[in-house]
Amino acid sequence: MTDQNGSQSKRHRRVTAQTIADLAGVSRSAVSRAFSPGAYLSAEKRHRILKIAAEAGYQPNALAVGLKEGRSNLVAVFVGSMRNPYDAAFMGCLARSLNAIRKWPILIDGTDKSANSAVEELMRYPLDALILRGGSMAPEIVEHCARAGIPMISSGRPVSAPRVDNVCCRNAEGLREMTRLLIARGRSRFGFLGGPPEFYSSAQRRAGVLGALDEAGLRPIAEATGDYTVEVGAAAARRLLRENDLDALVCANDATAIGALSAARDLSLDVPGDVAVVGFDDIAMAEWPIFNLTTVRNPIEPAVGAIIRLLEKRLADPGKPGESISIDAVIIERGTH
Amino acid sequence: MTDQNGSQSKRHRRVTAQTIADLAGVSRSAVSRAFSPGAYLSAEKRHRILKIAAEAGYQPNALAVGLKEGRSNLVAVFVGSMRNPYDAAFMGCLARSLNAIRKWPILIDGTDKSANSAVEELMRYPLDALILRGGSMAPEIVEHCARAGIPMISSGRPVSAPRVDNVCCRNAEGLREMTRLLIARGRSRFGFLGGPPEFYSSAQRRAGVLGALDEAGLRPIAEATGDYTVEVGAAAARRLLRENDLDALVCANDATAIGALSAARDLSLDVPGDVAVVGFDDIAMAEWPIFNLTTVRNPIEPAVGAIIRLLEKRLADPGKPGESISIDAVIIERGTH
DNA sequence: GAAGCTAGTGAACACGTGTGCACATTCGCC
DNA sequence: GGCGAATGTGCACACGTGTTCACTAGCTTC
Repeated sequence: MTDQNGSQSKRHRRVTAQTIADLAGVSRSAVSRAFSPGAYLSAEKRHRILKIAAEAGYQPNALAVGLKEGRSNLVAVFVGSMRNPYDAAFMGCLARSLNAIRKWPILIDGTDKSANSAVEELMRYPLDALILRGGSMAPEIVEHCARAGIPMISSGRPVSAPRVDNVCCRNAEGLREMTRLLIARGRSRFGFLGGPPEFYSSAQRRAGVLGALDEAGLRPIAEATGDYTVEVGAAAARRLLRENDLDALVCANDATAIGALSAARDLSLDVPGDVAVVGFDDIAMAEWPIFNLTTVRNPIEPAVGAIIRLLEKRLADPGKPGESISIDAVIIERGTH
Repeated sequence: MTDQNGSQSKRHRRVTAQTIADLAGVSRSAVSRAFSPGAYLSAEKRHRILKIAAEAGYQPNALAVGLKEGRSNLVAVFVGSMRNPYDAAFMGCLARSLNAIRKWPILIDGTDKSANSAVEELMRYPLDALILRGGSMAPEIVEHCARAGIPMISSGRPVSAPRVDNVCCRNAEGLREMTRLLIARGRSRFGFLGGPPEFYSSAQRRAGVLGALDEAGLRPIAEATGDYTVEVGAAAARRLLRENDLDALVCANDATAIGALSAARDLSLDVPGDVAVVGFDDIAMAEWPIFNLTTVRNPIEPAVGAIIRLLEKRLADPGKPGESISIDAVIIERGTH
């Protein structure tokens, strides 16, 4: 009979609570109550209503509920760049976790400048929250969100505004620990290959390296900045390695480090014999035998877990002050140090 | 004065069309009309209303509009796995394109079985469409969508149901062409390393290889299946290359091919001297100098463009029959053949 | 000046839901 | 039998919007 309906050009009438009420011979209120756990309704009637609803494929309209409750269960996620393997993996984990608690992540790819105007447009929904991952966001947008009362959770780069929650990896501590390890293994001629200087993560990681070197009475022989991609990392590393006699090259992320590995190969430098190369993040590629990269893990699951916890706390108490959670980095020793 | 309001524990009253109407001394209808381009409204009044609205940060509530119009501007996107670099890149491009036309992609990560129940739950929103990328979806969900009148667009694996649109790469033709090229270059002892056998793309690509070999009176010496990941690809390739004397190994995707490259390296086989290795997709990594992989490009932007076009056509005419668009694959000659 | 037409405007309805409130019914107890 | 309490149910409102419909004021035309 569905096939017979297949040719319907009439407007497909959506099945609503009233439909179910008519079918079950009860009032529309009763149908609504059948779907809200705490409500007064005789067990027999509730059971009958739910059965009929299931047969008819009825579910309460989320837009109507959202309009009524002032809460949409939608969460905007502003992600730096999907081309970055770390961000992509992070996004996947975050999406799964949000799906599990029935919050729906709306993906805004933030590479383009148009992303900011997209967020502005999205504000028309009563979003449950706005989650920032990495990428920068115009300050006026942040303020606009705050004024509209949309909770914000930032991950990877702290946002200091009244009721904004933050989740951040201990970048400096991680790379400081790693640098200490390299020094203990006898390395002394250090280079640092950073990311975009305006990135918080890159600045923090650099600070960690310099801190550890300072403790040991050392200073970096050379520095350069990349853009967190493999290609630019390789080019920058080639220059650093050719023009300086380094025995350790600390990179601000794994993609850059992987670029550095191929630069070393091009220059016939043995890793780790001639020079140690380490990264940050521990993306899936770092474990591949071809790279076997020693790195500092920027753990995704604890960070996502913290975001989910903060989100639930914030929804329970919208007025509470902002909170900051730090995630410990983990040294992963493989074959390049 | 905003700061003074900062300590408000009162319910943050959302600014609504009525607020603007009161401020401007007009009726609420006038405010609504000011925001709908075609409506009758004196230019002077419209201008004043829009100015006041901008100052107050008012935008029409998307939930209310959606409820009224029966269209939410939300699009569910069901993606195979974010860990797969091709899927991640595809998703990024798709998100950007959807953002640009003011459609909001809700990301459902489909690795888990719970994804199907998530889709069911999402059905409570009057979704503009459901976009499938790769990953399989339970047939009952497909039927449920059809019954609820939610348009579906599938990419990467055709879904044959009444009003479902499809976008698919010419997998077979792409790999057939590539195999012909290898044969023309003198290769004759072929191996094929596939993906999961139940994947449409893997089966199609295999068919292309076998077709080209058949034309030349050849047959593959050995075959194996992987799961489209580097790790499993490497293990399978190692076995294939050790147990057979191949001079060409055709892989069903780039990740597998990259695994094969490292297997060849382990076995001290020269690529392309001893054996040619080719992949499919042309992910960003394929271009890296370390891999420099000859492959068949599965072009993302044309595919995403086709999805967007199909979506707009479908929204304009919900009853039209399903359409299928094929995307040409492109041979990318690099250093491994 | 009357009539007809046009541009502009506000009241009212519909969209689909959750829930406060008033009411109906039943039960236990004196 | 009477009465308070407890339980179940339906009406009506609110959420915020777009749009139809009736209506008014202003202008043109005879």
